[in-house]
Amino acid sequence: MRTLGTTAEQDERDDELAEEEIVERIFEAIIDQRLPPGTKLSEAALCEAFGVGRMRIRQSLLLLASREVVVLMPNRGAFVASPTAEQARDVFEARMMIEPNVARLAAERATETDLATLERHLRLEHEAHVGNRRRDAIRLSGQFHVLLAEIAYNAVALRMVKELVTRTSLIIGIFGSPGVSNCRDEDHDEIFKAFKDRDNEAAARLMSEHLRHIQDHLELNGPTEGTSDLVAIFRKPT
Amino acid sequence: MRTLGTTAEQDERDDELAEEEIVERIFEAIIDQRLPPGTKLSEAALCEAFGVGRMRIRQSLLLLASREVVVLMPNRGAFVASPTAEQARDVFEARMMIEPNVARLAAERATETDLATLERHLRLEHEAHVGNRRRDAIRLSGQFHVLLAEIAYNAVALRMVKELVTRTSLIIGIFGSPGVSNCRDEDHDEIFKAFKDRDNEAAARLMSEHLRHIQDHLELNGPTEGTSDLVAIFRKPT
DNA sequence: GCTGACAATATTGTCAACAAAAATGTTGTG
DNA sequence: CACAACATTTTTGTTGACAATATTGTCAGC
Repeated sequence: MRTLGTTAEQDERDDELAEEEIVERIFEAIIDQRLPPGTKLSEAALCEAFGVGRMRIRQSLLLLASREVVVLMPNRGAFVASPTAEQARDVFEARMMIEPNVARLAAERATETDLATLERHLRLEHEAHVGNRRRDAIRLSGQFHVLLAEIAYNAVALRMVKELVTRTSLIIGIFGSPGVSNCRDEDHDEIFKAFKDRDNEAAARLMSEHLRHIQDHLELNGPTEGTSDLVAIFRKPT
Repeated sequence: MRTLGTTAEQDERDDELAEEEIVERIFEAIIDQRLPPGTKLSEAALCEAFGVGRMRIRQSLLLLASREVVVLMPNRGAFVASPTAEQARDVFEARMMIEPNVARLAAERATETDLATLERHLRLEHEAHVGNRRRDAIRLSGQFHVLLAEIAYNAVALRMVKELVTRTSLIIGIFGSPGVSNCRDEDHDEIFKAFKDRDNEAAARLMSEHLRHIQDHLELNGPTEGTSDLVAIFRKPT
């Protein structure tokens, strides 16, 4: 993973970054929680960051907004989305619909190469975990789910999972208990075990439980304000 | 439903159409099969059709492309997508993942008002069917699935179903046997019956079977070309 | 000193002109 | 007549300037 600043110059010599790449970068920055919910994404700043024209940025922001990862406020600009509790519920409900099926398919279709990729990924996750590199741990934890969608070899599902994982990162940023790691990697290990055993149903069931675990560690009934919650921050604790 | 030509003038007096509306209109035109796969969507024509500036159209096309309903070819323009057999498979696989769950949720959550809406919709579908209004029948048949997603009260699922239903219309346009109605409305009736009985599992199972029926009426192993298939059209029948 | 109106600044939204590329039409040659 | 090279036209892509709007800063009046 490269940082935002340096990549711009590296890639702009060749050809300018396409919208898709910019979108992907912002997705990853959000997954890493380098871009917390509510962050203003001003066009000028992004132009400089990626070294592209304003139009490119504008289109990228539109794409991000269409995936509800960014909110566009007319004449106000673009902001990283701050999902409400209701949106969080919708996202998890959708994940529970899709991802167990994705896991089942992936278990069915995984090649030996895929299994090796998964094993390598889990090792990385584990290392990040014991090394207390929280940011890496979070990113890898999300990428595991994306990886499964890739192994399911279904482009539609892959796109959906990418979106939902990214939005989940925002949700955890808002409703997650701070400090507590959100995705237990033991769960991932168990799912992988089901893959090795070619136990498709177990993979689906474990994924379902895994998602429930994640959701259970959230506080979706908290007081969090939907607005910029500056009022909430500077409000006396009763 | 209003036609493309007349609506432009009606709405432009007030304020110009937003991108979302344009996208929605094109979605519907595709569901109706008024815009068959491969149709060129030239910017100038759309500008006139909707009475908006080029930028608005450009953004709308980008949004449509991000949903894979439209394909953007650099320096060539935008075309209504012509899904390949593989994409068709992915779409149906995704629908099978999502829509049974949507049906289950909808059956759980449907209010009395929702049930009434559904009943009214099924009546319309039936009328279009016996009246041999094929276009209406197709549109209503797709809208039934969208309606269910609305009744499930999950915004994420709703957006996904809308996209998948639209893409299915393109798929049927390419791989469907011509003349044969694609969506049997008896299936829809049965699903509704499960709703009235509050039998969530039946609703899910029936939806699953319904989707399989639709897929079974397609010829996904046919010779259809991925390109503009002009060669296929003017090729001597062996 | 505080509040509300007004001015200054910055940011976003839109448009029109221009550049680049592709499609089409024409002409000349074998 | 067929084909290839060139010119024309059309369409898309991009840039820059300008208008509209929000935000910030300032100042007069109470």
